[in-house]
Amino acid sequence: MGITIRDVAQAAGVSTATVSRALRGLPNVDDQTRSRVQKVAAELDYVISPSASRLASGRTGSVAVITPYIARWFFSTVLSGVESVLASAGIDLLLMSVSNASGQLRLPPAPRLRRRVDGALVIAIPADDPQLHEILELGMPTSMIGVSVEGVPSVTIDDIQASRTATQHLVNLGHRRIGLIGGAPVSPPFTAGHDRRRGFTDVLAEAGLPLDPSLESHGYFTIAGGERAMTDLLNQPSRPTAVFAMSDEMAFGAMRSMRNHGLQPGRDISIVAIDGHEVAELLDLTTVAQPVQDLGRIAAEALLQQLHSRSDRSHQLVQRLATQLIVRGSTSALR
Amino acid sequence: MGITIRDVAQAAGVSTATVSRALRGLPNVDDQTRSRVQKVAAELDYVISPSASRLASGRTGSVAVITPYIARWFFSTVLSGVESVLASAGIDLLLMSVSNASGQLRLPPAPRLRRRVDGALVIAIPADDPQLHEILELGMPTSMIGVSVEGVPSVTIDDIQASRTATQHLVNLGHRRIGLIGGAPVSPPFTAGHDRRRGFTDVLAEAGLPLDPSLESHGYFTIAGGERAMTDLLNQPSRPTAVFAMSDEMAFGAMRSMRNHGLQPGRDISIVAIDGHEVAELLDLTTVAQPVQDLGRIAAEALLQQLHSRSDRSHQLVQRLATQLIVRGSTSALR
DNA sequence: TTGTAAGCGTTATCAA
DNA sequence: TTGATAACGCTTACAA
Repeated sequence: MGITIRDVAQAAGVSTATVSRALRGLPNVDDQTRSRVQKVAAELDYVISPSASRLASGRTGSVAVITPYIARWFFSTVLSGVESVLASAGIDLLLMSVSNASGQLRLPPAPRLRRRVDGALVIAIPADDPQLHEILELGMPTSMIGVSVEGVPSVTIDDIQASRTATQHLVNLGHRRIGLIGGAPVSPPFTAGHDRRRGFTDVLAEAGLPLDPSLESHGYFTIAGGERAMTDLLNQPSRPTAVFAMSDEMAFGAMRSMRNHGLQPGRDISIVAIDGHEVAELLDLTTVAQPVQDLGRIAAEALLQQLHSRSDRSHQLVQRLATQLIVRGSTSALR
Repeated sequence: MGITIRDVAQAAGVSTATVSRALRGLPNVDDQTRSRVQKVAAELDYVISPSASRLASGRTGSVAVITPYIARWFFSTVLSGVESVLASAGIDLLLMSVSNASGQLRLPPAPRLRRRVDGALVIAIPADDPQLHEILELGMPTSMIGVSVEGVPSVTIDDIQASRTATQHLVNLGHRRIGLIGGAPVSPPFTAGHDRRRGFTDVLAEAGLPLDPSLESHGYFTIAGGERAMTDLLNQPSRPTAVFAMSDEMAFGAMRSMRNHGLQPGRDISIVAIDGHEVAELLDLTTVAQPVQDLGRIAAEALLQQLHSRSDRSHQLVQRLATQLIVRGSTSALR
């Protein structure tokens, strides 16, 4: 039912080997021959069989993108960056999400990668997650986004620095009781949650401010979580005058909590976050913007390089992209 | 370097045919034999070669998801629903985005599907888009989300009804000058943009209200576009007292435009939209919520059925999912 | 520059 | 229930 390379070879009066070479643009093919083959292939509406090609060559021409979430802003934005690069390179993108808290149980990703893809692109899986290490142990070309692991190429922002910038902004405005809305109570090293807390505590220490445990709360990087976390902070005997939220989405929730308590963000309580979500502009939220699409694009390019250069991945670097503080109405000087 | 089915067969003392049958759970395999094969395969850490399997069987075990956007809320949310179903079924998900206005040129999706996937899942590509028809002409199992084409299974909401609900809500509140923020100036039939406009004009007609062209504006389903569209409406000599935006994101932009003009949504101008975006709750936006994840899930299930039943897709139906009006502070009775 | 032919690792048919 | 074996459609030495 399908046209095969043999049909093309026959119609063009050459061998299948020549068809293969001609169609793949390999050198050592006569120009005349090549164009004749191309013409015949087009006429017959020939499409190469990827399965056969993969089996024969050992390359799959596809990579897996492994992510904990698909629908969240950061992840879908990274994904769109990744996709644009892979599509231009003609590489198939296999999307796999790893089981998360709310998800049903699901096969771990590593076994699904073997023999199926040429490389993997991992988005923000915590550095101590066993699933991540199963993936890395496969030894295939890999590049990571939003986390770093020794010896594996990755693209991130400088989370400590971003968080320092955000926190310093509040300190500069005169705030001395500054709340923190983080992810989970304990974050593994080299994750955003860990580093952003580090930047926060460092700046506090440098400013001579105490670290008050009652001003630390956890929003699990969701809007609803951010709202609960802010409510916790507002229920403290002594409220903060400013809050640093580790993500815009948590800040959105926090701002709603403020309004529900009759407080106006930026006037009654200042709030700053990290992300640069489009909605942050709508809500007039001060934030440290990160180039999320670029994270995806650059990580994908790093992966393509590994794929082509067949080089050991340890040559590659950790790339850190710049962030930028965008001051809006949600932060103001302490009155 | 890789363990093959032959190694397993040898180690288990059976033929490759038996290994294949045993591992795939086919009937007519002795229980003892099957478990011995499974044990040996596990010990050898055997992983089947998908390429070989595909070549021999003719099935790829993967489907393509084709979408115009990845990072936008509706699309990423649909995608997450699709992914959850496909992953549970053990089907590989190939993500392809089609070139859009802003994107660079890119191969049309149809040629990339042939021989590569068993089916396609198309998200909200306009019914008159030639790329869509190239895909459909492939004749492979296909299911669509957010658009309908005669004879192709699809999952949508009733866009006319959703839009009627939204518009009627404004009419019921006493509004008589109602603005419309739509997508593009002209939308193909059977698309959300077309049907939502239809519901809007129908309700206006039923209410005996005139259709004022100066109250119709276009936001192209983006936040920024919605802002511009609202600004256009506000620059009209006679402003609307209420606005229906075809998507939450356009409404977000519209609300910002209102604020920039010193107007408060829900007090000075009412606004209602369609979607049920999480941020709509934050912004207190009245909206007709649609079950976006379910759209993806159900469409994926419909595709799986076609895949398994090898049935001609024309048996399948158009499935319409229910929507729900969620009244919030952005709409109020005309004073 | 081109052709020959041996794989690549499964599946599926047919016999046994 | 199991085994032999011929596909499946391409790639890639190796020869010519």
